[in-house]
Amino acid sequence: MTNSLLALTTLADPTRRLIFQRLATGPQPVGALARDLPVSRPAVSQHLAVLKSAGLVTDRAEGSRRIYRIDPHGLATIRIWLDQFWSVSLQNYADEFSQDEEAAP
Amino acid sequence: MTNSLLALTTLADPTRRLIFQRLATGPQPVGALARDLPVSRPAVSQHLAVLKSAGLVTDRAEGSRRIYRIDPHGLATIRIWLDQFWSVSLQNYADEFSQDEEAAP
DNA sequence: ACTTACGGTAAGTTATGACTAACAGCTTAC
DNA sequence: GTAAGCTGTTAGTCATAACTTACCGTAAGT
Repeated sequence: MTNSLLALTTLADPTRRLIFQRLATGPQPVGALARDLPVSRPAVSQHLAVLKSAGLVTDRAEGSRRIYRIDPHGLATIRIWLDQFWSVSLQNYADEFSQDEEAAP
Repeated sequence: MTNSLLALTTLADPTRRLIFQRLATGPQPVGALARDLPVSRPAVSQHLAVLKSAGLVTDRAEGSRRIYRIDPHGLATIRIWLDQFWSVSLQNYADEFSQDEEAAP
């Protein structure tokens, strides 16, 4: 049900995280991204395609350039999935400490 | 520099997500986890070691068994990293609908 | 028209890691 | 004591995907 989680697996790659963080400073074309990254331009293009299919970025043609920007949808799916464990994990964490103090509330 | 993000890359593996989700129902020993998973017990043990090093689970010896439970620390690091983009992404999303407005001064 | 800049696609190589099988250590039961 | 159960570790295999080089199409400039 919750599986695949394309957005999460997509951001697992360090290069894609670099691209994503770079886009957080504002929408940019592919070439500008590739210039400041340690990989070739085709690599960036491939990563952007993956990010797009995961709902993490959107693209828009502007003349001969293609502008990419962050899409909140992908981030939302990750957040929702994480929140599923948040309350449970905090409860388990509380239980771990209350073991010594069961008798004295 | 938030890079590496062990917790995020760790949860990118579908088998590890299965183990993690299983632990969300409560602390369990390794054997119980392996019984309901499509992989061997050593595989589960290896995955648990990775989850532990990422701060996503903690373990505690109980007789001859080892009980694993969810650790909120790993989840927290992911949440903090995501929040870094949350406001930015929503802003970009809003800009996409307000369309133009690059007004000349 | 040609030329240059920008970007996506194909093919091929390589490295990472997920998995199984076999072994070793430790704990409880007999 | 020995045996049986539970777990971690090692060695080795195999599949996935990240990357580069080369190529092709398109848009703007000369």
